[in-house]
Amino acid sequence: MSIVTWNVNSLKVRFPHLETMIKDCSPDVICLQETKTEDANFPLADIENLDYFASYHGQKTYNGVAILSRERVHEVQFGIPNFEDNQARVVAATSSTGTRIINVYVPNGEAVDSEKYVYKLSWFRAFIEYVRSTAKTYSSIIILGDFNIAPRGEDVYDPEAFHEKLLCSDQERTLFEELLGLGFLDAFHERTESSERFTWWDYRMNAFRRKLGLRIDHILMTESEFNRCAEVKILKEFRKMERPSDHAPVMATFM
Amino acid sequence: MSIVTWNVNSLKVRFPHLETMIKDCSPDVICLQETKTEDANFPLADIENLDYFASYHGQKTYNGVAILSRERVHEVQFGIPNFEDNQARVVAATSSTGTRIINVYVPNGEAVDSEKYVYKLSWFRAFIEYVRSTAKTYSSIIILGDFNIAPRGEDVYDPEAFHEKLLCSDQERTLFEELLGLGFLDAFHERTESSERFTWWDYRMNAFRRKLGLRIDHILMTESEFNRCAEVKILKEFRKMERPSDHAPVMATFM
DNA sequence: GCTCCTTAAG
DNA sequence: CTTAAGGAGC
Repeated sequence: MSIVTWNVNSLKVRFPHLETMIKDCSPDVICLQETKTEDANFPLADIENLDYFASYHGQKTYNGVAILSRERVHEVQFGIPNFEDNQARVVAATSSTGTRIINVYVPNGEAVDSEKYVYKLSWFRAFIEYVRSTAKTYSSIIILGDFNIAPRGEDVYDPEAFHEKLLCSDQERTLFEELLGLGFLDAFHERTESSERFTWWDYRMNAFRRKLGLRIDHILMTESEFNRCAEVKILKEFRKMERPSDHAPVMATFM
Repeated sequence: MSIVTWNVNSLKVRFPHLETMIKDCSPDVICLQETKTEDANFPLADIENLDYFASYHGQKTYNGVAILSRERVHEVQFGIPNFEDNQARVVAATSSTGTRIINVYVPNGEAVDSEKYVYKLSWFRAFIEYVRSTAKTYSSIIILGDFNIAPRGEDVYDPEAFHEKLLCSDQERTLFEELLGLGFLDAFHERTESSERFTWWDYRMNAFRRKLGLRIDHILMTESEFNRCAEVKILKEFRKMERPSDHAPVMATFM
């Protein structure tokens, strides 16, 4: 059993990359962010041709999330319940084995102290409450996606330069810790020794070539899942391709 | 000796098509319209690599004309002298054999009775006066380009439907006749029997596949040149290519 | 940088 | 339908 999270930055543009990833890895579940596709234009037939079911929730230009799965999922839920939000950032579903999967695209926040940063914090607080209530119903949960938070200094190519900067501020990191405190493990961090930790490299300034990345895409899981989790890998080769997403996929494999 | 006119609808996008045309036809002179390239971005080195000199006059987004030539040309002139116009629509030059070449991109006119139609008519009147004065100095002249006028019913796929419509209105056709009256022959019309007369097919509604075209790109010449003109061909195959211009090149060959 | 949308022009 | 610009967002 394996599960992937990938911010594709346009599903339409990245469809060939997704096909390659599926041929190479054949994950059981794929959580996509930034599909940037209205539901009416979602490439459902193409996804089905690749032998996946799809639960998707999108809008044009911005955001958009989807869960692709080999097996049919159930209890599909879009957005954060009881939280007004016109942005398509969350889709949750229960796998055939009963694991609750929450696919999330946390707001970027633009810059510390911007209006969007305030929105990011309040959005993430609402998300934490949603997870807290989910944890009352499900014992086995995987939360994965683009969190737009680099949890620790080692998750940033230049921790000094990023001190209190967006993606790294104390407020963001404290909220991330609060989420983990609900009973989740940051699986890559706990399972992987590698110093190659980054999942995102800015398109600008040759950041990828220069190895200037951050780790902002995460797979969090309850202890039950973590005990079965054999490996978490960052599929960096997909950031090397022609016309890549700025994010690499992250894959967790279970026993 | 051969000369080509081609509205490329972006020189940048159509550069590979231009290369193919040059390999296939190797014209001595190529007159381009709608290069849509500022002079600073004109691909001069690439043109020189193809063994052409270039006289160009462009702007971003719209218009832009260029004369490419195997031999150096002289007396290069941009625009209509003494006519204020911020649109790059005319370049003229004298060939090594003394023929005056006028490359023109006539305003489209949007729709009969629009403001742009009024501009088109006054622009074309100024152009006629310019040609009249040129004819006093040069005995051998070729005017070629996108005239945005279909001179006769047979130049339109549905003459009835286009009655008094843009590109076919009496006012436009009368001005075209007035230009010919200065001593020019519409070489394709005079030299070619073929019923395949069209040079432009709208990108929309599969116009090319459905053979819904117009003849709006012309090569006009003084009698001296016409007597040497062996053939005028519409290079329709370039409209069949991948990512084509909406116009086909038109080529005149001289003895 | 890269993606998207909108607008403008044809 | 195709092109290009301009602006937002990341």
